[in-house]
Amino acid sequence: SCLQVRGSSQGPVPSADDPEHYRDRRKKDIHNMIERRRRYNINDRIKELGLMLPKGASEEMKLNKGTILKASCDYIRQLQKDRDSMIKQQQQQNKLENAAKQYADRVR
Amino acid sequence: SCLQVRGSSQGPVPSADDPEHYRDRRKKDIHNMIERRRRYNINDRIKELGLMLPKGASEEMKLNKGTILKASCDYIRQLQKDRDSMIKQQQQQNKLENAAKQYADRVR
DNA sequence: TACAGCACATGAGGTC
DNA sequence: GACCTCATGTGCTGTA
Repeated sequence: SCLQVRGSSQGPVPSADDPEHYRDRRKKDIHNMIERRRRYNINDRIKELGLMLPKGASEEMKLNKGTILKASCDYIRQLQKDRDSMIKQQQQQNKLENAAKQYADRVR
Repeated sequence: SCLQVRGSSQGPVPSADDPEHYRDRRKKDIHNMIERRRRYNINDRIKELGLMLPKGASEEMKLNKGTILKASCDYIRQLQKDRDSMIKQQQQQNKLENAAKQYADRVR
């Protein structure tokens, strides 16, 4: 911490002409770069989610990370529900169709 | 910065018996708390997304924030595509149904 | 050992 | 001014 008191010749002295200091700086810089890349990726994904949300739901709303993610969860749930209901409806449709077919055959 | 050299009686001295120091600390602590809450919210949403992904796609995959968000984007796209194709299919079904109805009426 | 993930604290910027 | 969101740097932890 910055508040630590240390002597002039002990510990990791942040002196410019300390080769170890340079080595650590390079390491940190690399790590910072990697971390920055990771963050950019995550943020881009969240923005992408925000763009593929239904316009009606995402409009008139503060579009920050939290709301985008919440809206995404809700949207996925909605899409899943719609899909399930449509599948159900289609199955019933198929049933009716088969029944009609059998009936037609019998009439014939 | 920590590297700045300052005298013993000038600038914001981080002394324990400085009332201004206490006030700032309190402010920072509150801010930290708020920020923590914000992070928790975002992270919980991402976890929630990870849980509602299709089992097949999310299994056998490193589940970190980046991959969860990417998989979520893909999943939404997939669900939208499925929904659109099912709607199309259903419309065609309705067309056929109407045609059959009209045909039946004419026969009758 | 180098790399990648995460949580955290902190300051900047924006909104009421 | 109080509050909120965000990006950044940093240390810790795990993994190839």
